[in-house]
Amino acid sequence: MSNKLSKKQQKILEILQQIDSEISAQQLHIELRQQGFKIGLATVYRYLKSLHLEGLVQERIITTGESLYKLIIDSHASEHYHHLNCINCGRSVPLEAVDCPLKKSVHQSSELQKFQIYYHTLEFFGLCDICQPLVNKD
Amino acid sequence: MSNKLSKKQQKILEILQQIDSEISAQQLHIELRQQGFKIGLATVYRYLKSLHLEGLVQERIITTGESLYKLIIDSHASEHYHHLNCINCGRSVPLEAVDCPLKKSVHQSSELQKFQIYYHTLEFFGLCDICQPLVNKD
DNA sequence: ATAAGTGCAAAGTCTTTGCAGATGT
DNA sequence: ACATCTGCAAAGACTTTGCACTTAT
Repeated sequence: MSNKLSKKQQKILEILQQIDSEISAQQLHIELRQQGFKIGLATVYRYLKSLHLEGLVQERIITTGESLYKLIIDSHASEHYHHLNCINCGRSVPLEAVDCPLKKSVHQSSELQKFQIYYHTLEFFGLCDICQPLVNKD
Repeated sequence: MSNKLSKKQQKILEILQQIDSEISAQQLHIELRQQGFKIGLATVYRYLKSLHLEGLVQERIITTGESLYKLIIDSHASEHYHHLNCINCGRSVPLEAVDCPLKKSVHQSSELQKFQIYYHTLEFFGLCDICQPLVNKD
């Protein structure tokens, strides 16, 4: 990949910035099309993957098996969300009121492991209020 | 699902206990076969899914798109692992020396959201020491 | 010219599902 | 008998890849 971005790559980045939240590759593709941009799905996947490898985009795989992508603004200190995920219906609600509970010790430890950390995810799994009566009934 | 377990369900649980670590449905299926158990892959998937819905098994989807399942021994206090995941090669190493950094506030908040929490995952993504020179080279 | 980017369709993976047969109470 | 469980193969969903074509330097 070169330093200069192609027009399609620029447009992908642009939309990622615009929405500033998680989006699936397929949804991003639809978005691009709707804005009159002719682009192939494979291209979207390919560029998202390379952005991910560069540490510019984070990926979160949800219960359905879909990957959601999001621009990483500031790799360490910036605001980011964790989620409550319903394992029954897949509903995923961000934990807006909660500070990230990560301690410094964790990142220190990661350095020991010689990993170059781009981002992290913290996800909670269980049943949402709607699914609880449906699943717990027996 | 009834209260009584079928022999195949018992066997699946047995192996999950034996290994006491994450395993994919496919690997579990192989394991069952190797122990001379004739069982279909679909059955493995089906039972893992129902265990998951009951909150007895946790699921973690890894970079390859595969799901790993693990018996939940004690939903709140028990030891559990978080991981460093290489987004290039998929290598996933447990953070053994790190305490779970979750604060009480997180679980309190989750109650507000009326979620019934079964388990959580905390995952770090980046490049492992082997992949760093490969990816960062340009 | 040369290297990188792209589209399309085919292939690949993992997982789910329909349905008929087997199992168990 | 009746409800549940199971196997198999087909279907589904998302993602990746091969290859030829286009674009940009």
